[in-house]
Amino acid sequence: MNHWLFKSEPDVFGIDHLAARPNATEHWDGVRNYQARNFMRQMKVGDQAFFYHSNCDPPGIVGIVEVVREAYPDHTAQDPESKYHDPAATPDNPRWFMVDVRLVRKLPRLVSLAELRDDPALIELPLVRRGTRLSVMPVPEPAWRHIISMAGD
DNA sequence: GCCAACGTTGGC
DNA sequence: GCCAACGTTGGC
Repeated sequence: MNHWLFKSEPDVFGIDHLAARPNATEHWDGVRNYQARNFMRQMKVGDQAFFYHSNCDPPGIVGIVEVVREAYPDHTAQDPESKYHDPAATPDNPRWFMVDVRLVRKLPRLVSLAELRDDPALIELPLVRRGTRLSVMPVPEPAWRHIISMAGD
């Protein structure tokens, strides 16, 4: 089982929005980056991921979600009304994909980006590498366990 | 609000 | 296929 991290802006869709969804489940639409898309296509039901709040103060990891449906076409790409519309996406070639995630739990506390950056045990975490703007990324196994313990979970 | 870093687009 | 221009991300 692999571990991952999803970024989201709490003003747009934060962990409390997910918690409020039926069954605390929602599809992860709007990913429009090929590398991030490819990571989503590798996800399996049961994989767990961190929920990360970006573009806020302080940015950081706030919870754990679980993949409950594997990659399928992101319908918003084919919707001209959607802000995620991509004219190149068609039923035959959907181009963009999404997964469904369910909230497992919020962490006892936010683990801030600053803490993650300061921890030498996490140099392998893509999130803290210079210039990484991926909204979906893998989390190495040791980093996963380390961050959970940092959170006191 | 600034701006560094990065991805994408499109002319050639 | 190169690369300049542009748009976006997201920390600070």
